[in-house]
Amino acid sequence: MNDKTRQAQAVRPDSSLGTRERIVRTTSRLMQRQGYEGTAIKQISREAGVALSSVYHFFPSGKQELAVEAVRHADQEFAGILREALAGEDDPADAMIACTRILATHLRDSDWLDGCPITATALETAGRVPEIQQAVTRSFEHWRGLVTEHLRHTGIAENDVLDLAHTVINTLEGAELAAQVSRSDKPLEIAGRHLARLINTYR
Amino acid sequence: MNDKTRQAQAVRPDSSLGTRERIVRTTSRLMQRQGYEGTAIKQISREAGVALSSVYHFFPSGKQELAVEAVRHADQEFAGILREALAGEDDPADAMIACTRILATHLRDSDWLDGCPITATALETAGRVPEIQQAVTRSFEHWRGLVTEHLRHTGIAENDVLDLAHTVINTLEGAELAAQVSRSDKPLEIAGRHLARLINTYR
DNA sequence: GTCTATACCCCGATAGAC
DNA sequence: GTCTATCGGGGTATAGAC
Repeated sequence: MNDKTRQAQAVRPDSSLGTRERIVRTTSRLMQRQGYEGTAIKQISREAGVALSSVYHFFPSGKQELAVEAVRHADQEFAGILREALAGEDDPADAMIACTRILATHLRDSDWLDGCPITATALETAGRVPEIQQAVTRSFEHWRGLVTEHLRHTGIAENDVLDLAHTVINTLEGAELAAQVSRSDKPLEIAGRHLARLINTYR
Repeated sequence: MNDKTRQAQAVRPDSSLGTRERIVRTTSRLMQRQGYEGTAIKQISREAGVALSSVYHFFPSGKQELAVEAVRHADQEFAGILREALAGEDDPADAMIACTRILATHLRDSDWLDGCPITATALETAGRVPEIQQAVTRSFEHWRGLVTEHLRHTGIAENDVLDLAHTVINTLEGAELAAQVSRSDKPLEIAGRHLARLINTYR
């Protein structure tokens, strides 16, 4: 009756990495799929292939500290995906389509398991674990900044750019959630078209 | 060091309700704030003011069955909020503003704790607990249907209405998440304006 | 239906040998 | 740094009296 037994897909990262890095990556992936509360340190040590004591060696103050580090890692990972999608398209409307495409691909390739890596953790800890909430807030700001930067060279007024960056990130978040739950890329495909259309009304 | 001790705001529902209803409502509220994994049945019984055995009396097969019922309750609750916001405005663009306003009010009044009641649970259980995932999927479809219905009497083509309903719900989800994490109604305010603008491009 | 008590397990975290 | 072993507590779930 333990839900953990439903865990299907392996998570073990490249064994050539250092121990600390393997722990962080494994934690990040598990929190992406199961959230903060649903991820046990024992499971992390098992899936990372390291001893439990090693986890506490690198993260002496425990789970919370490790979670913050995992969110920071996820921040960089997701930023890389965004940057890649945005860099390939000069036109901002095309860039939106590219973003939703790449997110859909990642989702499908992981059998709809790997959506935004921090959303589950963000919701579980909002208002209850300030250290994690702060790391989450910084990630969202970081990602929004990437979109802002991309929209800035398009002739759109600065105020509109800042507002658009909010809605771009938030709509991507919502559409990815819907795609994950419904196991379909349709929500993302629609979101891409609508974001492109919305941006074009400002040009 | 127990995160549960950070639990600040009380949750206890009206004591005039039947026991079963109190259990479901308490579960729904706790899962909204802490997710599925973060919510213990012992905490539910404590906050609902009922014996642990009563929980198992009404939900003999345990936590999962109770969670499905809680998602169904949250479905109705959130649908009520949406319906209320949509019913007050004939113009669909105005209705978007009304939706984001009412969501922002609920969030602020709960000290930014009560966002979408099922998102955290949805993400934790996606791909791992099919029974819950199915209840979540139905809720999203239900809410999307309410938006579809509202947009249908506006002269917008049926295909566009169906697509718009997706993005309306998904953008509301994403903006509410961002508002909750950043403790600000700004993401929702922006989302309202952008959804109104997007809809107006179809008229 | 609700009470108390408890079985059994996994949780986060720690200790001390090596 | 990693090993094994373990502590105290809380997790889900159950039993049986009332």
